[in-house]
Amino acid sequence: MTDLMQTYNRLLDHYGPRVWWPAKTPFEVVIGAILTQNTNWNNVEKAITNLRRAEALSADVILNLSIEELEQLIRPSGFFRQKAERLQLFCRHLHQSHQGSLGKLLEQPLNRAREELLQLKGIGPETADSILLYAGKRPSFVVDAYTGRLFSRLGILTGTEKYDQIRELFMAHLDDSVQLYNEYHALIVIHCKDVCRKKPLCPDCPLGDICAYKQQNS
DNA sequence: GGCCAGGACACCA
DNA sequence: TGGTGTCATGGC
Repeated sequence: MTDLMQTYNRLLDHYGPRVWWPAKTPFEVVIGAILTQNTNWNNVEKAITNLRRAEALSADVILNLSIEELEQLIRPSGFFRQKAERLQLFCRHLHQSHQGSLGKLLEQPLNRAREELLQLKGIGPETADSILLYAGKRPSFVVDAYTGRLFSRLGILTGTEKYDQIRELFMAHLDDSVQLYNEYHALIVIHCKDVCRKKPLCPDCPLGDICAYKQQNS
């Protein structure tokens, strides 16, 4: 499966290294990972700005807010009622099981930390892997809608694979490297978000010659 | 005014 | 196990 590294190298050459995740602290990564579920990042930024102004970017403060106060702060990110509940559930778990320490949760053996995250309501596989990789600097590859879309176009996926199948494919064929996983996911997002949907298609698309979408539409 | 965005979950057959 | 409805805001 050298195709995966070939694709990575092309994206890296074209876009250059990205600095990810767009957050100032590991805890902010968690907040962003939950708020960005099926939501445009611009809306997430508005919500995080509100939390920052309210000095509510910590587990203790989020737990001490009323659910209504938290809902209003994160309202721009959409789905604000369920996301407010999810944020408080995560913070409560952190408090009860790890003395409020995100580091203690994330420094456990990878599979154990991942399973613990997945047991929390509102933390699915993509959110868990984003937290592990970008907040915990643990080698857990993040799969998202862009990953499935892009690699289906490249013929590497069929489009019917489940989340864990895709994650395991990448992890089986790539070096076990936090830096590589970090960069690869970031490059997939920047490629799909800013370039791959442009019409007319970007003439210097780094994957142009191997992308089925480009070939069908050119 | 419709479509979409860096998902997850409940419910049903 | 797979398909479908729900959750909600803001930019284009």
